[in-house]
Amino acid sequence: MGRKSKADERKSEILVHFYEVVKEEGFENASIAKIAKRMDVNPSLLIHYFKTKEEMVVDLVDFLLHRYNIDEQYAKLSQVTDARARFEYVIDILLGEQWMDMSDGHHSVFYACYYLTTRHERILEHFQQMYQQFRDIIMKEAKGWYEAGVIVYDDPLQVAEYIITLNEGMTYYEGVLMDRTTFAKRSKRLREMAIKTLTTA
Amino acid sequence: MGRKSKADERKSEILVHFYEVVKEEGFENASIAKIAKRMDVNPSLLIHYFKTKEEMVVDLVDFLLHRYNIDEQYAKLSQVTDARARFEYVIDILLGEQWMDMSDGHHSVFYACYYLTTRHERILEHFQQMYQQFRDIIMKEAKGWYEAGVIVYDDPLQVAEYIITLNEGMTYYEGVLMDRTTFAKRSKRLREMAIKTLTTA
Amino acid sequence: MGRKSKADERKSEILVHFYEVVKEEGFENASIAKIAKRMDVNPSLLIHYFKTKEEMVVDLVDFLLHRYNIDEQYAKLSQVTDARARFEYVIDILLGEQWMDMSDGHHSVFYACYYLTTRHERILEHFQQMYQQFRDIIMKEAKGWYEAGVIVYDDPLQVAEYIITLNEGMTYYEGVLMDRTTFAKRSKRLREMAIKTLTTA
Amino acid sequence: MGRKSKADERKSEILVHFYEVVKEEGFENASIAKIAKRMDVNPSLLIHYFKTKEEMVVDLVDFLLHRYNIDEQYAKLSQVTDARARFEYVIDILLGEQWMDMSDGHHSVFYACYYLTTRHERILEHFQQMYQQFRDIIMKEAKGWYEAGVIVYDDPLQVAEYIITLNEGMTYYEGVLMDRTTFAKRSKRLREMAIKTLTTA
DNA sequence: GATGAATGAGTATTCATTCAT
DNA sequence: CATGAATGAATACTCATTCAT
Repeated sequence: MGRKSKADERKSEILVHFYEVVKEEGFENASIAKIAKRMDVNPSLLIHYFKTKEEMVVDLVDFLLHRYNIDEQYAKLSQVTDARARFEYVIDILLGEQWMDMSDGHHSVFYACYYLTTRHERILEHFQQMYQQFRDIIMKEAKGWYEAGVIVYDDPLQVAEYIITLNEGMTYYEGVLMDRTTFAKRSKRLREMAIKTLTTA
Repeated sequence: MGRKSKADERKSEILVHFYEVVKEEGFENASIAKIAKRMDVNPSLLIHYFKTKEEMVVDLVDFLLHRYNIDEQYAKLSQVTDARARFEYVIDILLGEQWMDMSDGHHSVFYACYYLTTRHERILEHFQQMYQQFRDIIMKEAKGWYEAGVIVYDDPLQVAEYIITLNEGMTYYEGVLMDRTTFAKRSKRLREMAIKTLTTA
Repeated sequence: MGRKSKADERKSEILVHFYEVVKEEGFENASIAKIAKRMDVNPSLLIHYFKTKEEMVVDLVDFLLHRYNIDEQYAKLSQVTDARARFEYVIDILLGEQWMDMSDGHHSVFYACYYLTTRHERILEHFQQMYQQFRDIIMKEAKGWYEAGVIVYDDPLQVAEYIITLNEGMTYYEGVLMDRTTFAKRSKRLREMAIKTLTTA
Repeated sequence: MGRKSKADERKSEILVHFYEVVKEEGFENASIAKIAKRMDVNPSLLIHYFKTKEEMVVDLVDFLLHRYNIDEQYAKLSQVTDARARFEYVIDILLGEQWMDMSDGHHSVFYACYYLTTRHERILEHFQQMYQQFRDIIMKEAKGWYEAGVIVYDDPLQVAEYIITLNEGMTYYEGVLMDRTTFAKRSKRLREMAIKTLTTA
């Protein structure tokens, strides 16, 4: 009775290619035809799975935000028991050099999607949910740090938002500077300032 | 300086309308035809002034970045003589509530252009120049603040980059949160933390 | 006559939905996909029963023409014995107010199919057969009317064609006029003129 | 200051080709691409003149209805002074053999447009206006015929509608019959019956 | 009998751009 | 300076249809 559904697989495959086209040619140049060509399938097949391009875009955002694999990083974190060590680990991840590596190619696609939030309610909501998760994780940590006497702020939200702000500001700023030679230095200074701010009264 | 030619006036006029279309319909939907329609002129006229759309886009970025009228704010700053007051004034401008008001509509157009930097060398350079100016102004200030004993960092670059990072991080983060009711509180906390960071040893 | 096979039932079901889509969206907008969607089945299923759309269209015409249930009206007629009464009954049916009610929704679908005859031989033949039946019935009547001295024309064909012409002309003309408020009057006048023409020497 | 506008010429030219494509391939198969190909121009040129296909269709109907050059026939009529002769002339035109010649190719295109009235308000109105003109002309005549004692009906509207009904019924019926060999006979009988109806008490 | 995958041609329309006037 | 004619490539999407399951 009907064919075996390979819809989910195909959809993922399409999104991966969509993602790549956006990365290489920019969001405004990513057309259904181009994605299909890259996949070597007929354009109408993409419409077969996502009825409209709009739906494809929404799913791309979803796909993209889930790629920020916080869970994976979080798994490593759970092996660290000392509060101070956890604190430094989180700062290292979010304000360290490897952050830009991780988000490297991502960067441009991410901003393309971020830009969509200004006109697209559903996409904005996806972003908001993602940041809420992000914030919740840091808040949980911040509570532990405070209780262990590592940081001086008793409001986890304040701490989380400060860290997120620094993280986003850094990501954005490095995006325009594009100077990898001096990035290490800037990154280090930023971490030192963040640690000082959070740990001294 | 000389007089603005008729052509330059027309060009400005076109860019203003381009800007508005981008604001309302998004960068990827801003076509020459739509801009022309809004101006109630023939599309060919836009091509007459900017030979290609690409050139129009580059000029839009220029136009946009100059709109961040730092000079104007800077004029007010020059009337403040006390170093501490100047310090707080700068923090207020860049991390205060009115920043989001000022960049309100701008926000989306700005990110649209920011996104272009990832694939467009000339536009990237424009952004870099603009940030360099921005940085230079703050650095000049930071030098004064340090010499007056207001802040503890002797490296003006470090101070400037910290402030810019916070400013960008805040702008970006508020862009997704979209919660004007609690923004005042967040903004205040951020300024307090910034001041603490820069002024305590 | 035997039993309708399962396939025939399905086919009828499809044609009913086809008919409805044509009625609501017009012939040129009635696609297999839309019909399938309305039936909540897969488009391929329709192709499974009618190998091509062309065949579906031909069968739709068939289906449509059989819906003009002359037989039903004819059954009632057979209960009337008086020639003059039969004559008036036929005139009432074909030139009366209830004709437009009967063909109400039908009207548009009917003309859609009529239009097909200009390019489609098989469909033209279907129409011709249908009119032949129509004509034959009226001719048989006309013979009776003449023999009973009700009408003055001895050529049944002439009478049948006159009545059919009036019927079609009325249907068409009312289709553009679309004025139901004055239709009763027009309809009555037309019947009076028809009766006068056929009965007076 | 700009190019000489040849919009009207071009529009007419496009409509002529549209008309031809509809005639040859049917309304539902008449696409912008096909019309453009036949004209040997780029499809987007048609959009340049008619912003949408819908507008093209509306204008086609206009174009079509104006082609029923009643005025031309009316000019000839004005040279006839005798009321009885005028009466017979009108009957000959509207119910005579040459009517089908005149409307020959037209026939299919006309029904295509007629069918559009069922879903398209503006097109329906065009048809209604056209029939109103048609009716008005016949009514004016009918008044003269009655005053000259040629016909027995004193209501010009009744006369006009009777004639139009016969004319439409004939056109339609001949469209399905498609038998030119016997048409002359049918046509003659119809005219005789019409004359009898209108002239005898 | 029925589904869903896949295709390829076709749809109207928009795009940036060129050129003649 | 400004318009409108004209192009050709591109857009998202719909179409009927085939085929494997």
